[in-house]
Amino acid sequence: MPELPEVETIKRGLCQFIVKKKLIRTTILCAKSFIGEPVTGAVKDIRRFGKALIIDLDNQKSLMIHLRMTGQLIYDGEERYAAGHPSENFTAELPNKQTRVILEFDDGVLYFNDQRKFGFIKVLPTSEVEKDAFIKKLAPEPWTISVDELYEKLQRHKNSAIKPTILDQTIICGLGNIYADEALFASKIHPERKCGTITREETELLIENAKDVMEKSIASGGSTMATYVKADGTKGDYLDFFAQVFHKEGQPCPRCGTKIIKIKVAGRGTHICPHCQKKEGEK
DNA sequence: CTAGGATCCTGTCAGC
DNA sequence: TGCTGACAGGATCCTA
Repeated sequence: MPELPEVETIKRGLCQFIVKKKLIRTTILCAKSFIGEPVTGAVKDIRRFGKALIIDLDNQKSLMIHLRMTGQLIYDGEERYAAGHPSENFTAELPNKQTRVILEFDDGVLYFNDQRKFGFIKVLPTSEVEKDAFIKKLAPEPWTISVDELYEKLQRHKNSAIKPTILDQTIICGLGNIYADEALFASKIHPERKCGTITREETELLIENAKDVMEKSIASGGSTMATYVKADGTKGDYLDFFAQVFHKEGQPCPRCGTKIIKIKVAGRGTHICPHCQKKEGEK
């Protein structure tokens, strides 16, 4: 369930394979997954806005791709390049039951797989990309947001818990469930803390740690998710390479040794060290 | 305006 | 074995 680092990884990979290649045919296996009329044309550029990927063609049209929870892009050319929601589809025969859209290039095939059908590919004029409702309201990413901007937004949402607030892409862009947990752990902030109690210093720390965890993931993704998947398909949890708390419940906190626990915050599974991350009122 | 919950959809897993 | 409910790396829509 791709967050910013996964989409960045996909972008970097696809840049190597499909830039300058011509999209010649689109096959839609699930109507819900493709919005607009199929187009053809050579790939001019690939861009990323938060978790959205944009493929610009040379004819003023663009494909906007959002993987949401379970989307994957798998390029099958001379070799296979896969990224997105990790699953056996990376090595499976394609197309398969979860394949929603097939984009054929003159040099290979790009499969859009999506178990839950939340993701989509949308055709729009290149000039309209930045006017798209979703793109337009995205907040700056951790690398560009100012402490002032985030701090003010947190104060505006002073009665909301911090975790769901930083998952809101209009507050700060790029974090998803994994990196929210990781950034909060690194910052020693309990996910249920009210935004109004977050200090300016903590806001700054949170931004720094958000950058840090995502940079580490991009580096790790580059060597795991982004690798060419071989026919024999080795499987592994790439979170092991960088995650401190996510999916680590029951394991010792790397900082203090207390067991990591899993709780639910605003409906999402949330992983914390109960010793390092205290709520207001706790010692 | 904010805050919280339901919802889209398919698949898997734990517990009876 | 078969059923049932909970849950899932996202975002939107609806209600109060």
